[in-house]
Amino acid sequence: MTDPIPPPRLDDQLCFAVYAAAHAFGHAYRPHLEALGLTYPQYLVLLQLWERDDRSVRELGEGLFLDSGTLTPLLKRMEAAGLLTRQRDAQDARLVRIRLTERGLAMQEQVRGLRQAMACTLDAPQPELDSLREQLKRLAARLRGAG
Amino acid sequence: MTDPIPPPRLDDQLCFAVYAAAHAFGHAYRPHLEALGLTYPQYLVLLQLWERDDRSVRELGEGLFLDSGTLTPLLKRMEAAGLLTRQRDAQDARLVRIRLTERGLAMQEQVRGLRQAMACTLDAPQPELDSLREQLKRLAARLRGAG
DNA sequence: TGACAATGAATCGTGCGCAATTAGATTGTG
DNA sequence: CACAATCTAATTGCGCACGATTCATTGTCA
Repeated sequence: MTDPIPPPRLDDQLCFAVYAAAHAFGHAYRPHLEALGLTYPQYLVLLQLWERDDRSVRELGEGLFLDSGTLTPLLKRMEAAGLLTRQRDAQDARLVRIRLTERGLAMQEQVRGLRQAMACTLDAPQPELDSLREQLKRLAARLRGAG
Repeated sequence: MTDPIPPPRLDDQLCFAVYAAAHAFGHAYRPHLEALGLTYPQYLVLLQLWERDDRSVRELGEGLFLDSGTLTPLLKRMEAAGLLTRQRDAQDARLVRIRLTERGLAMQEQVRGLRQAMACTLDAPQPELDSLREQLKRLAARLRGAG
């Protein structure tokens, strides 16, 4: 009767382009992070803590869109690696406060090479990268808003 | 001596914007896919097979950037769900050919609601979405090229 | 033809991601 | 003060990801 309904093409899907780009980033970061003994989500945790230290598990999770089911074991591994400490809050014993150690702070210097390598790999004018980042933020906000 | 080196801000990182957008997509897709008994990577496998059926595990993996370590158990679950068949190639017994079942083909109709819901959620002019998709493709290509 | 390299899938171990549940602490209310 | 509602982490179970290894099969070349 009506149209034969062409199959949705994988390469036409915006969601797949985002998926593939995330994958490509992970692949590009991996060797650098591996040399530092970090995984990508662990790197994101450090980025947050460098910006503001001494956060609860929940605060960290809000920024990264992760819950305690993911963060608790991840943070325990980072604690075992000597990057941070996990300590119950004295005032409110429901909270576990995450704080950087010296080693965790020092890691900020270690990732400068990584950041430089990525900037080199991207090799695009900054305004272009800024524009793309803002487009992605708006896209994510729209997706979340309707969720 | 020199500059105090401001900490890299999470929100300024393009990689995090991509990560967050991928997360937002997954979150938006989840309820629709769950109603169909699918996960997101399983949906990607279907998208590939609808476009061209009868592929080897390796061919599928090339399109989705996944290896047999990920695909083998995933495809076994999809086989158990009656969506596809896994069969050794008669000519070359190293290959396992993946073929859609009737149910797997029919699923193409089932996801029309999902696709419509997403188009509605995105709620942006098509040229804008096309542009963003092409930018992401170029970004991913650049990241892969230097890997 | 008989080594031997190359290929493709499966397997294993580790680390996310997430929903659902549990346990414990805190807060609000009568 | 009692007690229910709320809040926070931790735990559990399942499904990806991915590197590394193993195994069977195929291709190649002396």
